[in-house]
Amino acid sequence: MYALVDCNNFFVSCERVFRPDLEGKPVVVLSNNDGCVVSRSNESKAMGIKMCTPFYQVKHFVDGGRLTAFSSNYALYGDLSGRVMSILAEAVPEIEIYSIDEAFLHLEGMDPSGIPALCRKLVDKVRTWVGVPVSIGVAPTKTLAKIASHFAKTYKGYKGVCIMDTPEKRCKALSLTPIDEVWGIGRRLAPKLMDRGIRTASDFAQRPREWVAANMNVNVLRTWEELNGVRCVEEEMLERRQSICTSRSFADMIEDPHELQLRISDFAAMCASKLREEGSAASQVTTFMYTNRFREDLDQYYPSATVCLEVAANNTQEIVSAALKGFRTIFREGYKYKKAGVIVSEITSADAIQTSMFDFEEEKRRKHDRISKVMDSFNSSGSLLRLGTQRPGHYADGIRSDFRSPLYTTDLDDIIEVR
DNA sequence: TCTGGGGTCCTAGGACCC
DNA sequence: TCTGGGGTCCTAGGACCC
Repeated sequence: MYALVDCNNFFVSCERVFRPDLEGKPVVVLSNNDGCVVSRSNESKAMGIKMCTPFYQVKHFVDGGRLTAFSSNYALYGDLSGRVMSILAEAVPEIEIYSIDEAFLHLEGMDPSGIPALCRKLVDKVRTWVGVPVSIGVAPTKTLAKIASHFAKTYKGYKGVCIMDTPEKRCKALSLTPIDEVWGIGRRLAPKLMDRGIRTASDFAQRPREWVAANMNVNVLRTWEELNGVRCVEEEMLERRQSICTSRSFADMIEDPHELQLRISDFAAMCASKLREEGSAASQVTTFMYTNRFREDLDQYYPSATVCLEVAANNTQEIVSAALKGFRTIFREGYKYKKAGVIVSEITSADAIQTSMFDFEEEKRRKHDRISKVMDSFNSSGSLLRLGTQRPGHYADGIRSDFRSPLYTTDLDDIIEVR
């Protein structure tokens, strides 16, 4: 059996840990740049606010005092997530952290009669120790555990824990689950299935396997297997991420190539620093830019360029220089850019870098590596060392975040201020 | 006026080869 | 008027997730 532990309305719940006065009130958390609603309390869901609603459409509620909005505060959410996960990890032999607010616990080998009590204990412990409410769904496959956790969250009677351990319980749950709520069935596939008369997870699970194999792709077939109790979604814990992306929308549109270069340098430097943090190096650097797709009155342009490095690298100079090289090949005058980003890929371990016979730059490369090491040591202790091509000022300048809460748990100044 | 960011995997189609 | 077959590799785009 698997247990899926899911934090309820996670970002909102994190904000409420330090703002208990907002318990029971409508709260939302916004995406970067205060763009969209990405987390909602039950009360704001009840007001009809949908996931990914552009903030300007609900801003009047905030202005009228009926809704509290927060800019996203990832330092806070990441820290609380770590605390939740460490409590879970202590309780079971194996845990698979699936996202910032979800984890699968592997329960094989445990006495089935002890599982309900264990889950209830975990719900209480996380709530008491961290302050975040969680729901737990237990089932034979991950897709079914997802459905069980949804029931645990939705129906008060479950008190946060739903165990789907018999075929009868499974059938009942599937017939109550709309097809578009199934894990793996998204907004494109759901209408396709509904056209074929499939309205619930149960309708889908009862179709013959041959029908699914002939009409759908392999991922949908896997979902079908999982709904029928056959484990297919295996552990996908990749040792190393295959790509790392840093991108942002801008508060205003940018036309000036020099200003864009500064942003792209920042994104590339951030990617390089993430690579070093996890001991990786990359040999491909992709730069991309977007114009504002919502402005139909403006010309649109979504270019990207990938630069391959002879030898995988993770120092700031080389990654930034490759990103800017890509930028120069795609930049065109006359467009207003709203977003840009850098992706590094073809990632390997930094201490197993494949060198090239034709690498005449080895000496320079070593020097750059040493410089990056020095930059890291400064930047971790608060100072900010950066390349001349990066922007002066704070990294988040030019990104809107009008409703940011303090860094309650990770920034000493904020902690002192709160106390 | 204002519309997120960071990932993974699959597939169709084009380029190229013999 | 007629214009092969089969294979691999790469890439862009589309689907999904949180």
